[in-house]
Amino acid sequence: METRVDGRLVRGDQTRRIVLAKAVDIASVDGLEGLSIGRLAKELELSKGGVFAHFGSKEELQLATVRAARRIYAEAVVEPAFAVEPGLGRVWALSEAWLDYSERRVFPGGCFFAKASHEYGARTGAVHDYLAEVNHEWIGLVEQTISEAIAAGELAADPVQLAFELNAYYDSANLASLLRTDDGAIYQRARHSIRARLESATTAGTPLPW
Amino acid sequence: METRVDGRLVRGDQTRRIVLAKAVDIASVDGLEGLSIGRLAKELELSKGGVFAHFGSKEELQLATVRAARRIYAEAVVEPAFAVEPGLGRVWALSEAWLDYSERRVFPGGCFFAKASHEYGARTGAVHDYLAEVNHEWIGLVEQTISEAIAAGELAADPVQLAFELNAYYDSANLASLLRTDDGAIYQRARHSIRARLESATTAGTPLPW
DNA sequence: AAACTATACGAACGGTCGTATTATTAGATC
DNA sequence: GATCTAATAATACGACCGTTCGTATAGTTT
Repeated sequence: METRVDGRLVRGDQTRRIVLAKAVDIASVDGLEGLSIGRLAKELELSKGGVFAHFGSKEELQLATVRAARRIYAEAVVEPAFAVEPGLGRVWALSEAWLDYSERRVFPGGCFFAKASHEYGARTGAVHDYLAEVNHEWIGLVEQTISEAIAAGELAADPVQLAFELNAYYDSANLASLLRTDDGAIYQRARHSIRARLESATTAGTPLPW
Repeated sequence: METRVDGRLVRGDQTRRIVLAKAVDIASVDGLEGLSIGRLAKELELSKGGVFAHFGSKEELQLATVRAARRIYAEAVVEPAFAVEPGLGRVWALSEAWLDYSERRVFPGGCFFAKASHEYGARTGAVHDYLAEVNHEWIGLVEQTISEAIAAGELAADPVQLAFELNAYYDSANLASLLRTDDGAIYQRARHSIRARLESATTAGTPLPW
């Protein structure tokens, strides 16, 4: 069964990808509000109308940008962790993947979602709601990863509580790396806190993954 | 010795205060970029030119707004904690004051500095630099408060590490309260994490302040 | 009372914003 | 090759942006 491809649609899809790739980078530095259609068009040497036509509204562009960022995030953070077997090792891998994702600037402005969530945290509307949903999804994933380690008998902790704490370390290291550019040790400090917290919850005899 | 007061300057100062009081509220919700001179003028029923004249530029308005927010922060968070004697009690009071400051929405958009720091974290310029400075000042204050408790023999910990962790809990609770409005227990969860972390570092025999 | 100063107003400037409409181009279908 | 369709370009619109400027008002100084 051969799927017919329409060259026009292919071209449109490619343009859309190029636009969104630039959009997530811009938004990670200047925010989803600082992301403007005219600026996108200029930097990509496209017409304003052409860019606009892909989304139909500013809000839809913003939502598409967040969805694109979510895909990149999933690839950079979630996938590497899920390549590791469930248990304490995966909890640690998730933490390492997250810090690495922030430190190597997968998005030039640091964590896209830390930025966007703060930008839209106190507002109402579809962008806020979607960001809240993604956040909920993420926290749930961290909790689940911790629960797996508990089920494996490697960890003894309240998954909700521990997920809150690990996530707090992630975000705090990310922000500090943006604000205190002189402090090159900030990610090491975060790693240290994560390790210490996990060790304090590790059951006796569990081999440590670090 | 009687200080002469110029009624014109007094009036100007009052206007400036009114403008900045509104500015911090707007910025805590819509950001320092979403803060516009025209919007300020409209909401306060002043003229655009009049508002502008107080600051001379958008950037100077933003800097003045951050300075105003810093004063409010100092009053809401730092002062209540410093009313308590140095030691573990003050560390706990600082944590309580911070969570209370976030929860009772001293700024309608939650913590002003969490918002503004993320907004300007990846940019360059005077606003970024000043926010970085305020952040440095704040972290130093937390570290110092912890060091006092160590000096009092109530705590055994690395002040830099512990300050990083406590601050992470603060910011994470603040963001979660904005994003997960259904989760009414988020501040309780943060309190729990803070207590547990402090307890794990408390020297034997120290009375717990909670 | 006259001269001076500080604050605030109101209109205007050039520029960018999001959006809508109309044209043009490139590919698909017959 | 003509017809249809989808992607892109070009242009225009009203709203708002930060900023400038001339003017009016209110308070101080002499």
